[in-house]
Amino acid sequence: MYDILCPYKYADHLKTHPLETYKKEEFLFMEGDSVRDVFLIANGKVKVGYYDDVGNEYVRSFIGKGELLGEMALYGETRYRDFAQVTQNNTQICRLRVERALELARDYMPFALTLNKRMSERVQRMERRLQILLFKDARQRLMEFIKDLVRDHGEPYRNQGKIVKLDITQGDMAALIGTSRKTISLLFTDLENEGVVKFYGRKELWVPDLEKLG
DNA sequence: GCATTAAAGAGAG
DNA sequence: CTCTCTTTAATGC
Repeated sequence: MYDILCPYKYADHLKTHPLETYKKEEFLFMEGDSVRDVFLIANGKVKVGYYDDVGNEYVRSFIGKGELLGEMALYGETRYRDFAQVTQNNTQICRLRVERALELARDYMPFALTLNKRMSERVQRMERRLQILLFKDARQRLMEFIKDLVRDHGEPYRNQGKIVKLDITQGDMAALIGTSRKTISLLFTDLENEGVVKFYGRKELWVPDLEKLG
């Protein structure tokens, strides 16, 4: 997305609207805010989620470099359904007003095509997730989840598998894959004993052999 | 549900 | 800025 926009219209856009830099914990928008902007993440990471009536937070997903946020706006949504919060310092974001984004989509084909591609990828991901939630047990769901995590955020480590920086808790994971925190905790000790994964503190997860995840 | 431990925050030097 | 003490939050059973 970033690349698509960069060479042409995006360069013009940047002249008048420089990239905004955000600090950790800053909110881009809250649930229920009226929709004005579409966000393009140039760098860093953003957490998307919602709160229940007691105020517990639930993570829906993380959006990273090159990804688009708030694109429902382009399809007529008037209020954000989730909150979006920056989770890394110096996260850089390009903010496009909805009208401007629509203009771009109309006048500049590569942007429109990329939008469509993103949307269809999203549908595919959701179908897959639904499939997993419906037909696999907790252990397999967790393994699938770890696979996704590694694919999206993993970095090579000691020439053996990948390491992932975790910015979610076991409770978050539980909510994402539809199980209890207790089960997640239990499963992780199993997986660790089996040598499938290893924790470094609470923030880093090493997966020495991707094959072991099935 | 509760005890343990890790991470975040506050305060001092 | 960095070290250490205190508080808060996550984990493991």
